[in-house]
Amino acid sequence: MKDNNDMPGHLARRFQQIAVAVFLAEVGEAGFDLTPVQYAALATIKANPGLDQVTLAGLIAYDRTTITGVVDRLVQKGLTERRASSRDRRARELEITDEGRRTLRKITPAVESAQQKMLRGLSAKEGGDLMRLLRKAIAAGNELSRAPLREA
Amino acid sequence: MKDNNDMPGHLARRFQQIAVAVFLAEVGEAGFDLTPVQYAALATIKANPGLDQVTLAGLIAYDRTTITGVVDRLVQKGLTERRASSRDRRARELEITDEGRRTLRKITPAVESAQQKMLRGLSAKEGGDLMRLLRKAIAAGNELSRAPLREA
DNA sequence: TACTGATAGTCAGCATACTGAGCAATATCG
DNA sequence: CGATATTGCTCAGTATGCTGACTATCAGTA
Repeated sequence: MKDNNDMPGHLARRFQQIAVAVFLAEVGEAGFDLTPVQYAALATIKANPGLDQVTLAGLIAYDRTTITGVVDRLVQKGLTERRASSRDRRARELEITDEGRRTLRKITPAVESAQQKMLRGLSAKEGGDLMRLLRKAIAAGNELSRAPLREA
Repeated sequence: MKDNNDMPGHLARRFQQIAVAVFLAEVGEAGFDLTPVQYAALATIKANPGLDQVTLAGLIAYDRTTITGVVDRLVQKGLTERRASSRDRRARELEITDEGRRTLRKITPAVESAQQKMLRGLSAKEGGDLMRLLRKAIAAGNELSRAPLREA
């Protein structure tokens, strides 16, 4: 009988669970109310001004149906603007607002501290190894999920 | 500017996303409709007959509020029985049904094949290293989430 | 025994994630 | 040009997961 601890899928869920909890705790203590998904989306919008939702989804490997709600909430919080594209009337162009920029800047230390905390218990070398192995497994499995990573 | 690929939290989400997709695909091809969470719960109920929901939650590190719905669905599918405990009238004792046992037995090859597939792209040694590092990080962060692992 | 605290379970509400369907607009090709 | 396919987005439905609150019950103690 295989133990749960021998199942990469189970370990993946546990690690993700802890990662999200750490992120929310650090960011919450810093006085912000932003989820990991919202943070990644906001940072990507800032780095790629005017991008459309499908491109955003591809850059961070979200499902396109998930993006709708995430962007809804970023707009609701005043961190992002969503407007119709002039080139393609199906598409929505996304821009970060000044408020969004301010939030990103102030939240960054908490985010980085969270990334550290997730790896506590591992040496620097082990942390690097873990990330390298995850990247490799993810690259090999990229096309297996409905929301693969897509380059710009 | 830190890239997403340098964030363990982001890598955790991506790996988990792929792991779930692979699981559902393999299990679906085998003709079953069972999620990773439902599978883990069912296997744990089988291994610990008569356990209550809080114990089940602890053994697989779920939140107790999530367990309610998961067990609901296992009962709905006829794979599990939930009955009031005689010792403690607050608690529910969980038992696997014959149908549940049959399902577990028939689904096992698909589950194991899924675990393999998640690690494709990694050598056997790398896969072992990844699992070891994940276990270590998880052990160190166990108490950081609302649903830590609890021994029986 | 009565009070106090802890525990088992559920529920409402919110935020990911996915499937599948559908609409509107654009691209492509005969 | 017109039929067809594709693309961007949204929506309905379902399943995790979480927070916080609530009920019922149990356990320990004054």
